[in-house]
Amino acid sequence: MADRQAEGRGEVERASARPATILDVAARAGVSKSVVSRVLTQAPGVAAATRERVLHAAGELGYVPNTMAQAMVARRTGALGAFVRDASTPFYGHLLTLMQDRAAELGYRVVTATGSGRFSVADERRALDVMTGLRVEGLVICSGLLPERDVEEVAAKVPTVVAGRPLVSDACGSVFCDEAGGGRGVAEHVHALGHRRVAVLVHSPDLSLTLSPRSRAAADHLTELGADVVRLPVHDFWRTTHEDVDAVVAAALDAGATALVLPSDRLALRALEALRVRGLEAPGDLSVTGYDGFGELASPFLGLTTWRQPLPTIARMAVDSLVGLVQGRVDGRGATALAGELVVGRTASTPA
Amino acid sequence: MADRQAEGRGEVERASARPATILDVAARAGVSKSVVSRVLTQAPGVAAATRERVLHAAGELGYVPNTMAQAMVARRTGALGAFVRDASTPFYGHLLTLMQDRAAELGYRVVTATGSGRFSVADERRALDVMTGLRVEGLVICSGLLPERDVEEVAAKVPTVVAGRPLVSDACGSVFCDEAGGGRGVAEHVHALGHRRVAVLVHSPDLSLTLSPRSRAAADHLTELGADVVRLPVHDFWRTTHEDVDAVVAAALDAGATALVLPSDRLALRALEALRVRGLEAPGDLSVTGYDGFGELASPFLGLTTWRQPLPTIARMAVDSLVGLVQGRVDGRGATALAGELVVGRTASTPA
DNA sequence: TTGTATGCGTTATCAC
DNA sequence: GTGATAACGCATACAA
Repeated sequence: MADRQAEGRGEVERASARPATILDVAARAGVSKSVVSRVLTQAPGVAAATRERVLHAAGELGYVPNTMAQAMVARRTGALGAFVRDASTPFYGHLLTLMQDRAAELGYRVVTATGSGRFSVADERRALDVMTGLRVEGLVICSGLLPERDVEEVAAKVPTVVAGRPLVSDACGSVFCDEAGGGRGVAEHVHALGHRRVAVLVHSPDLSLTLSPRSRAAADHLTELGADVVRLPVHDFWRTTHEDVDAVVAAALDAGATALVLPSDRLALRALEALRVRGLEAPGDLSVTGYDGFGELASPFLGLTTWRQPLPTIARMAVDSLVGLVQGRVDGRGATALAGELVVGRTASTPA
Repeated sequence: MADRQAEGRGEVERASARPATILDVAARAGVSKSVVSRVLTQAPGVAAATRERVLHAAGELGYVPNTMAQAMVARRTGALGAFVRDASTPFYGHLLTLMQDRAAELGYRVVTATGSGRFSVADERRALDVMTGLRVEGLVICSGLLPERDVEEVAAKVPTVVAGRPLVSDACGSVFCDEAGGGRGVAEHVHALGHRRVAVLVHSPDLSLTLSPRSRAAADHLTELGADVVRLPVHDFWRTTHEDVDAVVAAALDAGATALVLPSDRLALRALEALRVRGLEAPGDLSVTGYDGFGELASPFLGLTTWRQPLPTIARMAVDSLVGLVQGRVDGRGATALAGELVVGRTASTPA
């Protein structure tokens, strides 16, 4: 039904009709394409009457310039690339939105790519090729998985800033949180509350470049402060299940810990759930701390004691320093470590 | 510092160096650009030895084809556009990721645009122009704000599917949840629990095309079932603050309601918080229900009684029917209403 | 098997 | 003021 018979002017045309080009507009306005181009680029030297005709014709045709053709001749795309590991992860989702806003303020579009949610490094490399194929002028990489070697390789091709992951390299800039500082901050708070036997969920470095240092720092600092530390390892970061967390909680309780330190709010929420299922609660039976401090889990209803990462600042600094790099105004390839802040909630208190 | 003096082969070259073109590869391999093109497009008719040389040269130069140039000659971009109102909203964030995955499976890239987080319809129109300028082959619109007129206008230019918002038009396809059905489902559950005096937060239609019908349906159906319904209006959807929700909770309690029905999990969480601040709790003092049922707020720890939207199905169907439209295989312009399901949690129970 | 020529839609540099 | 014309980087029909 609805065959291609709509050629009338006023009707709704088929979406399949090829988009109007500058030539169509020119023909309709009875001028050459040069004039159309001048009108649309606000260039001077066009008679007012002609301009009106061109504008009118463009409007009627619903003409929108082909961005790619523009980019080809302009030799610039006005686009920044954002490569995020998984946009559905709240951390990356928020980061993405914030970066997009800032980039728009600076006159850049943002095109994003993801490793398609899978775990393969090869996938991530291909995603990077997509970005360079699009000729983005700069690239923000938000992935804790991609090997440093690959980052430097792509950084050789296009100005690159790594966000949310500790990386010190003179090939690119980086903006990230002081993970060790955050871990110590949490440790200090827990110790100050009076806990002397503390369980800490510790990630191994090969699982996560962020969770690992923060959890290690927390454990180390608690030890320095003189507390007994029970280090609970985790096997697979991306698939840490409720059962895994449940086992961690059980281990913490078995070990007689009065507090459990977790490297993310998401894990903390699961720990709270595990406690609840056991008929226990935080902080009465076990003090619980998280890490992140943004989004839904930062709700005062949950009252999670956590460490807040300065997400807006990360996003802004990443984009700003990338744009600086792109425009060659600044060297912008240093590493910037940002401090977070303690959020005192109700899930951690003095030990019973 | 670090002036442009790095011309050495093995060194890390300046990122500012212009990306290699097919001509560079051709020159380095000692062939014409046609041969390079054939090798890279897997076209037959190239001597094995030549192919090797070309591949080697391309590898050395780190050559990545310019996607835009390819698109220009191919007259297709292989890209779908996703226009989302606010990617930091969990609903849209999840939707985006799911759509991206499905599109990748079907061989399409997804380029996203947002209304820059602001409220202006003009901004949204400009964002749509960005998409059409990029010559996306199809467009998924996820915005409850954009007027139907604008949707149909863009749908005349490019195949369009509206996702997550009720819209019946023969200009485009649409996939959305049966909002009224969901509202009735919640109402039925609350009534079945025994509540006979229920407060319902009701949005006016001009604030949200989704929250409004679901909240109205809930209120209407409760009335039909014979319950006393206290309709609490809300003034500004996007800025509904904790204070607003607090006032709603207060009003519900004042009116002697035993249950409070809210049109989103986010609002429900705020209601729970408002209760907690008052030293009250759900469901003891007031039963509370939400709506959405995905992401962090679906955690069993919160135990929210809610209505789950089939987000993955929405995403999949939206992309599938859009691709069908793009490829002209199906008409794909019908409206598809998806059913959700009740999630029985612990925040709603029989009245005290 | 390989090289040459043309065109995709646009901007910019020329002449007129 | 306006109109040809040359790029931009690539794929492809066609000639060698």
